[in-house]
Amino acid sequence: MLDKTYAPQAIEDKHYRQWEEGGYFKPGARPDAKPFTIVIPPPNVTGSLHMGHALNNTLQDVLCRYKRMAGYDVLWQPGMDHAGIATQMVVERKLAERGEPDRRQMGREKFIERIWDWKAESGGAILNQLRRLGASCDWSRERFTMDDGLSEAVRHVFVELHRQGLIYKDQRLVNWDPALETAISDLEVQQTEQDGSLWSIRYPIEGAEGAYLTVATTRPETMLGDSGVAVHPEDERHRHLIGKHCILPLVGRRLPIVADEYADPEQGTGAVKMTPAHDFNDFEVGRRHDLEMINILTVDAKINENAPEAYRSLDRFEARKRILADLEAEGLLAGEEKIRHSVPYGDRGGVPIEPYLTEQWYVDAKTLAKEAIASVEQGRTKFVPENWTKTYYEWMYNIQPWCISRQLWWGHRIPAWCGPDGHIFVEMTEEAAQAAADAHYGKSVELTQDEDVLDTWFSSALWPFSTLGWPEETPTLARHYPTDVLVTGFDIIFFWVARMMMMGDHFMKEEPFHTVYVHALVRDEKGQKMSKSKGNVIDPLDLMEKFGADSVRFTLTALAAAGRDIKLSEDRVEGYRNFMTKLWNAARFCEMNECALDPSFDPAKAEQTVNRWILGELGRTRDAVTAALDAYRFNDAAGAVYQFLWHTFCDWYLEFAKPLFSGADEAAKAETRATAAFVLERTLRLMHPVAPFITAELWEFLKGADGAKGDPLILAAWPEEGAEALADADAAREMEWVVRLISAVRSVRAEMNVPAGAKVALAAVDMRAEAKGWLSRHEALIARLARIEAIDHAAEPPKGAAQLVLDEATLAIPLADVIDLSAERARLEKEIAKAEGEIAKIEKKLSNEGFLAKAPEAVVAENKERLADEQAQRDKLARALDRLAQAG
RNA sequence: GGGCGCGUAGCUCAGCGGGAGAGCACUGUGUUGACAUCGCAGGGGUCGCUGGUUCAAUCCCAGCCGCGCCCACCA
Repeated sequence: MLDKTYAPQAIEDKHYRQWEEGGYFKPGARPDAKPFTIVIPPPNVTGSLHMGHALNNTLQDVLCRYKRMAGYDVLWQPGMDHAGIATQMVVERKLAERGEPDRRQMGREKFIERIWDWKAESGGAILNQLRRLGASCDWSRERFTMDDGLSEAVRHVFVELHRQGLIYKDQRLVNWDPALETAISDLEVQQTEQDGSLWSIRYPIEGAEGAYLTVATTRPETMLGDSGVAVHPEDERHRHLIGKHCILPLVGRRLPIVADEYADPEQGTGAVKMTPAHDFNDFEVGRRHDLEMINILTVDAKINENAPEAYRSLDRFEARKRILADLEAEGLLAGEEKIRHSVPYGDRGGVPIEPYLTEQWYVDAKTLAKEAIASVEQGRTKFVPENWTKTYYEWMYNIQPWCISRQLWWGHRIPAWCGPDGHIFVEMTEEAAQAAADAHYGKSVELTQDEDVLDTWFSSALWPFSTLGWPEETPTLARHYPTDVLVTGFDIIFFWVARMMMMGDHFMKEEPFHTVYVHALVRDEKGQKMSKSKGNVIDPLDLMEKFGADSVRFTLTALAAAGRDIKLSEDRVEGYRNFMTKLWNAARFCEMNECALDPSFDPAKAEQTVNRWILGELGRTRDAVTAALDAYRFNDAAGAVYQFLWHTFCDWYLEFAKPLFSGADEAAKAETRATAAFVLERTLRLMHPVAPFITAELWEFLKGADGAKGDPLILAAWPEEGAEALADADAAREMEWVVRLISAVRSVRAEMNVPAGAKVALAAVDMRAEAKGWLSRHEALIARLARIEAIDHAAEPPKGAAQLVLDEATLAIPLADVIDLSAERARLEKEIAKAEGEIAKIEKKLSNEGFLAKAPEAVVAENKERLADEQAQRDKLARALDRLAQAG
């Protein structure tokens, strides 16, 4: 016997263990089946499950479980990302907390060892959290971006791209994080709006006493690195100055005044100070005019020795104050305007980013992007929803060289070695590099390996094939590459998806996946991004604790409408938890009524109208869920099952089944029991991808607790029968009529406020049907309703009974003593007016020749039917009003 | 500045060329055997505004008004 209440905690662990121990998550059981493959977006090794993960992995699991049931050989490849900066920061923080030596004191080797220790101890907690969620990954294949195989893949790719000239070293401006003391890529820079000032500074013109060019800047300290001033070539105000010089205040350097279209005559004075070593635009202008690149900052953003002594070793912001004061003192500060402007920060927070001139490794992304663009243009990879395609193109067309070196310790060390004269050898191993160097120099020399590591995303870019065994030609790689669907959030389309496309195309000659399903962000109930600092984070682990994993999964699936952010609140989850309870109780009800699966049951031969009807509805639902999942319309899939189970199966079918269960017709009873069990069983299958735990539990119960229970639900086949197979048009029509009738009766009774003592319609309709063909005879039903009304009221005979006409039947219901007649009259009048409005609308339509000529026949017929219905409705209401008048 | 998207019931949102929907909230009502984590009934919407296309527009197109996100720029 099922427990009275559904307790998720009691069953979830058990089933997950069974699945994992049963090896059901592993591919290979069906070698002749088509493979279906998803690679997980690898969570950071430092990570803990947040709502984004919960959504992302729920959707992947829904797909995997669905495909598994649909007969595919499914591999969901799991693993984790080493997350360079994030992890290094975590461990550094840990060391600081414990008062241990910091990484510099400790040294590189020791520090990296500590990170590995940390990973072994507390890394990867998120994988167990994914298990808690129900993720059906093949854990035996778990990979880590820094394990041996993947590291080999990384080196391989680096060496290969370097040989092809697609990876190179270059000296140019990078985004420099002065706190972490590393370069970061454009994507890792976040612009943050801040209050600031725009200062105007006078640069004296050489040889023209008292004449100035006024320039403006938000970063006055950069003037120490100025090596020119630009004006627009057409700008009449400054044309005479082109080729002359300014004198840089406080420094005294002569600055050439150059003509460049970059200087916008409309802005400010039209003259722009040029700091080629500390500004991206100035860098370009500087290159064009061969201006000096003067780096004035140290790696931690202090003023260096290229600046006048007075400012050296000052922090950049300290220097700013000093410079402003000095300019003021010299009368060269022309003004200060308070403005709001954006300031670049690293995406890990900290201090403002500084454009900084260094030598770094770059990937020629522009070249690699060509194939990746073609893949999408030619439809070999498509985005769902489609509009992300544009975003992808936008980025790809304007792609910049990808800076891949990082001045960190945690990551893949760059496989490049430097000879004594600076010659660089890029090889898979140190031995190979040594050999190459020896050959190059004709003697054995000492090499030093490049100190830098690679951007974390470099290894992630290889994930779809490196995890499958590449560069080795493993059977798994052959079978599961390309993968099928990538499920991800839009925030990493550039970071990750685009780069996987580039690497996949380049190294595998085939796109890594045919579909990219892009889901939205999970926000809090007010639509705010969840963040720790705002304190609005909803923890999926808490939710699962409280409501069960299935409820959380169902909620996320039901809310995952394509393209729109999900606003999550606990109420939502609670609502879907109630749905789980509903399912549980439906199963209990079936159990109590001895509904068991009957192997000989043939749905096509069902005779009872209700049974034929529910089987048709089941088929429709099956088709709807299937179509929705195939189209990645997760919310529709969840919605279809929800609607069917709750509002069709429970609210209507089981109510109709009650009289049959308690009736005397044994054949009907047996058929109904078998039907109920059959429908429940199929519903469990349809729901399993979204709510695997509760369905697995009920499945076991339905199949018989012990012994011959057969395959677990996870291996069950996706229901094949569609609407055509089970649909029964007659049954559907009859049921529709009955449902409407009953609703109408209920409505009338509610409106009339019939007192509790008069127990009537619904129970009567539900319970006391004749065994056979009862629903097909509306007339009989109505008559019976009327009779029952009479009987029920007989205990307390109606006084001054008025009659309300319902359809063609007459129900004897006492009115005057139980309702407010004028209110009832008003209601009826309102309804009549509404009906007449509808009638007028439809009549107008039907008298429109264009409509009759051009609208599809079915639409015309439908409208005629509706017209008749509305007219009948109006007449009925009118008669009711009439009777009411008599009663009054 | 470029791109994407959103304005539908009190709230959160589905739907998207031919009868305005769901959940929650609200009102009324109902528990002696599936379920109060529930049932039944009900109120509530000129589907942002203005034009256009169409026999027909919440849905397609254009413009406008609000709002959001991404990218770029910001001397």
